[in-house]
Amino acid sequence: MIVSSQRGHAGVEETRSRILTAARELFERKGTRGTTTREVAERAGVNEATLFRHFGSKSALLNAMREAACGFETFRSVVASLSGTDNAADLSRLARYVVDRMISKRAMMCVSLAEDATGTDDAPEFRGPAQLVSDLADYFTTKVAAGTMHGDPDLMARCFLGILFSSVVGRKLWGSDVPEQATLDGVVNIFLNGVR
Amino acid sequence: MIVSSQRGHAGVEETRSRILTAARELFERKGTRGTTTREVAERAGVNEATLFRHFGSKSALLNAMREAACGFETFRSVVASLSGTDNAADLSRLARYVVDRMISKRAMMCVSLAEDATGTDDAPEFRGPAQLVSDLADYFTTKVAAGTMHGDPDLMARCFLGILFSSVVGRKLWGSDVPEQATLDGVVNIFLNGVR
DNA sequence: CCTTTATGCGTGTGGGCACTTGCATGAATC
DNA sequence: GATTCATGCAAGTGCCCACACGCATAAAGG
Repeated sequence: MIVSSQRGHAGVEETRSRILTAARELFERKGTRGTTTREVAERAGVNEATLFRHFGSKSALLNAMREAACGFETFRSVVASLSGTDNAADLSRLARYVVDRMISKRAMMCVSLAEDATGTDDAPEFRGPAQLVSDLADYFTTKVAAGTMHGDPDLMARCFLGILFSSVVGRKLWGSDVPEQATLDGVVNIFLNGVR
Repeated sequence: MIVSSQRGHAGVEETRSRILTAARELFERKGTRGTTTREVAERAGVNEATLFRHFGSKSALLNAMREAACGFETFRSVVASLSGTDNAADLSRLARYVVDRMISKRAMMCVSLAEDATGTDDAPEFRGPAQLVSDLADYFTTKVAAGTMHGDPDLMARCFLGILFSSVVGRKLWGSDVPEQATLDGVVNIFLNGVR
């Protein structure tokens, strides 16, 4: 039974993940500096000492959490699954996917943004979005090559994602809600006309 | 001499504004929770006690600072100064104006975003951007009525600003630089085709 | 049964930070 | 010259927080 190689209590890994989840939920709501290790432990249903036994320090916990909660890994597979013939439908699907993923990472992105601006100690880069841009630009490149779209793929990718990004991240700022499919389709429509 | 009604030292108002400036610079870089009143006072070249005598509390200082540093008030006048005949040139000017203003408020917007996400105590709304959307939507409404553009003005405004917003705010996130005029013109081009 | 291991629990501790207080000073006003 | 007022300065208070330590406990394996 090398399987988990754990002795003592059953869920070592589960405890760890409960802490990570609690940390994410709290950091999202209150920011990194606004969240105490005590709170995280309490929310995870775990003793504060256990938290430190697992992660050593608050900032190590932060890094572990970010690592566990980031990434748009499946984006490429979504692109691969597109019809390729109906651009409007394809972009609509992409938009939906991106928006949904962004919503689930909204708070974390905001906090990341702010901490990027603050230039503080230990904020590792958050590569997800940049990867998104580059993958989407690749997609547009094929479309431009095929002649169904026109323009600079990179600029197109940034425009497309930018609209979605701002509609998700700037919710409170703009006073807009989480975008419904009809809104997304409107965006896709404007964008498609723009690059056709 | 009721003019300033101040006794004692000369620059009461100047001290106040020095504190506000220092506060803004530091809060932008390190966030509200990451900045200490001691630092603010030091940077302002003022004793910490003086800071509290002026503002009473850190959060009151925060509010005063936000009040002093926000607003896109002149946007309407920029809109009013447009030619009205050359949509591309007009949108290009608007884009430049908005981007420049956003860059100068970038850090504060990021911090605001994060603290909005955090749902903390005393973050008063940051009305600037919402006002922008509504003003721009008004502009588009006239264009739609004139028949030179088509679509939902509100959605159009959000798309247009969203692209600019994300290109400014998501600089590090997307890996893009501050947009040059050529880039802005590319955006305007896509957008204009999209709504024409 | 004995050891190992993960956890709970309580009790610090050292440091930082918001905020206070009392006093001295020096400029402007009268 | 006396008063007023904004500020400097120094010391302090109370709180909170990251993090440590020691001990009890209970589950799992040999």
